[in-house]
Amino acid sequence: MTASHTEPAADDAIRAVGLRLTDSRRAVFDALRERPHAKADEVLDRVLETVPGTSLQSVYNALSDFADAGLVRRIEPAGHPGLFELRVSDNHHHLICSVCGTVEDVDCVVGAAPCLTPSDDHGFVIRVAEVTFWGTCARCSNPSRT
Amino acid sequence: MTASHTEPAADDAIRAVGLRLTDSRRAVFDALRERPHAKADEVLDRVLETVPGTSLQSVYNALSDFADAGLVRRIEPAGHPGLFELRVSDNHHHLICSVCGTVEDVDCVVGAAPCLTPSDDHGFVIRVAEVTFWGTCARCSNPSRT
DNA sequence: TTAGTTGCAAAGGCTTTGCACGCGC
DNA sequence: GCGCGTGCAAAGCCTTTGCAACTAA
Repeated sequence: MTASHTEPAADDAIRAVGLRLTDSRRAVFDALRERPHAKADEVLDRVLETVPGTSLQSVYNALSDFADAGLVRRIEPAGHPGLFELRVSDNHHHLICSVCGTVEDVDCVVGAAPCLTPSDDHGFVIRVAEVTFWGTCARCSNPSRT
Repeated sequence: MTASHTEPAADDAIRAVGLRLTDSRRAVFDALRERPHAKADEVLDRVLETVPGTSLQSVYNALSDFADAGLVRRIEPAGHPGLFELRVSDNHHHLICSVCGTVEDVDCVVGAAPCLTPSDDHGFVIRVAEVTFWGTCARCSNPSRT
């Protein structure tokens, strides 16, 4: 249907990292832009609205390629399926509900993020620091009304 | 093997959280004390040396009970099987090798750990903050000799 | 043309669940 | 004795892999 109103951002971003542009990839990228913290199958649902016939494996494929290319970040909440979000420049962290798996973005109170440097790197070459706050979201911690 | 030289710490810790004391549970606890950051099947290997016949499911069971009771902490390196470590009082974080999954403990450079408080809690009741440094360990990043 | 991608299908790894027996308390 | 914990087995979930056909460049 006359290409929704897909912005060129997706096209450019995908090409910029040396990946071929395909309908599924563009749809996956857009799905993530519209709904961050989406699970693979949720991404598929969105993609199917635009590109019928897309398979879950292709979505995983695209997400994996994007992740390798640094376009998306993969979040893996223990006990919950993996989530994906577009890699944004700002250094933000996550608030995850242990009950329902909901994820919210938060900024670190420490602007310069000094806590992103370990006291001892044990010889590791550090790439990223990830801060995750585990808790219970408002809905899960206070289900006052049934 | 005259009962290795199991200290009573395990017994007390397990009873303290209201769990029944069984050979497997004690063995699981000891295994974790001797080798932190162990995978479930590694824990089983250790447990089997002391308590033959123990099943992997029982290990998962014990680990799960311990985790619920707050005795152990579960680490879930994306792409690698879950690891377990005894919950220690000091607030330490982890350095994980993206290649081999090796985990090292590190302290946060910021003593008072200000980064353990999000700027906006989105209504969440926060229980723990987890800081993970992703990188490549010395062996994986510098395999000089083939 | 030519290699990168997709879809279909199936396997794979890790973890959880169900149920009857046994043991801690 | 009562109830929790165990072992055995099987299912479950999410994700990855293999291969032929297709299509972007």
